[in-house]
Amino acid sequence: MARKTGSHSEITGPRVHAAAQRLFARYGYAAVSMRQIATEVGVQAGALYNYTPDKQSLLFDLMRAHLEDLLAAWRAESCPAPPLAALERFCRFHVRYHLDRPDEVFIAYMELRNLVPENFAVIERLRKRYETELETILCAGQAQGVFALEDVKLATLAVIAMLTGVTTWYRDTGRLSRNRVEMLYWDMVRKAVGA
Amino acid sequence: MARKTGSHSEITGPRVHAAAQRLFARYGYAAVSMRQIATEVGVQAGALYNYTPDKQSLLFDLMRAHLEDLLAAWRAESCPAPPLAALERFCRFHVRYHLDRPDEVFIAYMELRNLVPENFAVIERLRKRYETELETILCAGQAQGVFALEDVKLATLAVIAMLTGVTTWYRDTGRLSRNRVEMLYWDMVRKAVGA
DNA sequence: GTCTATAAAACGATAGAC
DNA sequence: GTCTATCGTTTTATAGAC
Repeated sequence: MARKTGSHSEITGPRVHAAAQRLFARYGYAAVSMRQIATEVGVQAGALYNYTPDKQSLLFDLMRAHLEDLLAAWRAESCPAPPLAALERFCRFHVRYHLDRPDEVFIAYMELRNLVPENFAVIERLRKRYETELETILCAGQAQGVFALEDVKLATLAVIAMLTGVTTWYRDTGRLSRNRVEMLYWDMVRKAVGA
Repeated sequence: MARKTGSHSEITGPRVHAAAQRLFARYGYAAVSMRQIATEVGVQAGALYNYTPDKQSLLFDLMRAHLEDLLAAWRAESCPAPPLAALERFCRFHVRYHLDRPDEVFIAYMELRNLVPENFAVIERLRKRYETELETILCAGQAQGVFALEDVKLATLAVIAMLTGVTTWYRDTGRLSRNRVEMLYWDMVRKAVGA
């Protein structure tokens, strides 16, 4: 396992992505330079290209990893349940997951337009898959008469927008605990779907 | 009123702001160059500086104008009314106004982090003023027992997030008319606040 | 008021030494 | 794997002719 001095591929690679994530979330993809990322990692700009073919791939990898993790986490948490219980689980999961990963979420919602068309298509497909998870729950509840929705598709988008909005204001130092925020959002969603 | 050939201050000024608005909304502030804006207007880059001291002011002026117009439009439309009627008016106004001005709205929500701190403070104050308009309605309804809210502040943010989300998916060519979208959102908000 | 030209700096990305 | 150095381009903003 001997390695040359200055060789740190196993640790530098993740650090590059972590730095890009932090900076993209804070300043926006287009406003962040490769030199800034390199400085944050503690290497020179040229060294970044050992870990990414270009800046675009850095953004794409972050967004894809986030959405794949999100889907995997939901499918691990989800389980067969009546619509009302499934919806509660989804709401609380969504709020919790988004509060735990503010940078990933922020990038996924803000940087779509900075993806080249080919990458955009991949990300959009993943995002749609996640939306469909909620839509399926609402559909089932509607069919069973548990929910009272005029338009299931619009309700899906409205609920996700409402829940995701938590990331724009929640601060750990604020007056509400995460658990209380989860509960308050679930309470509003439950009423909004007519349950 | 004689004017020299090539002198178009009264029309070029607004055109510069209109071009910046369109391009910032589409590609993002940081990704748009002054040259792109100039090309869109049909002048050379240097000529832009007759209408704005710099790129930052272009963004700030757009955001401030949008928020001031939004507040003025709401105050013109708003009128003393019971909380339920006031809330319906607010919801329908918000959806309609946002659908009518997708570029302004998109910039106002996406480009906050590209404002220098001094400008950010001004914009945040305006945004807060608009939020307070809704919060006041919810507070009044809560006090009168018309609404059943666990947390008025969180409900305010949740409702605004839900309504604003319409801009991310609505297309004029879609299956729903604007009026129907207004109605569907109002229906969900009404239920969400427990009215 | 708009143009051409340019200053001064920053950008993404690459080459080659070590 | 990281460095230094740099290529070629683009950036914001300004100066001065017309």
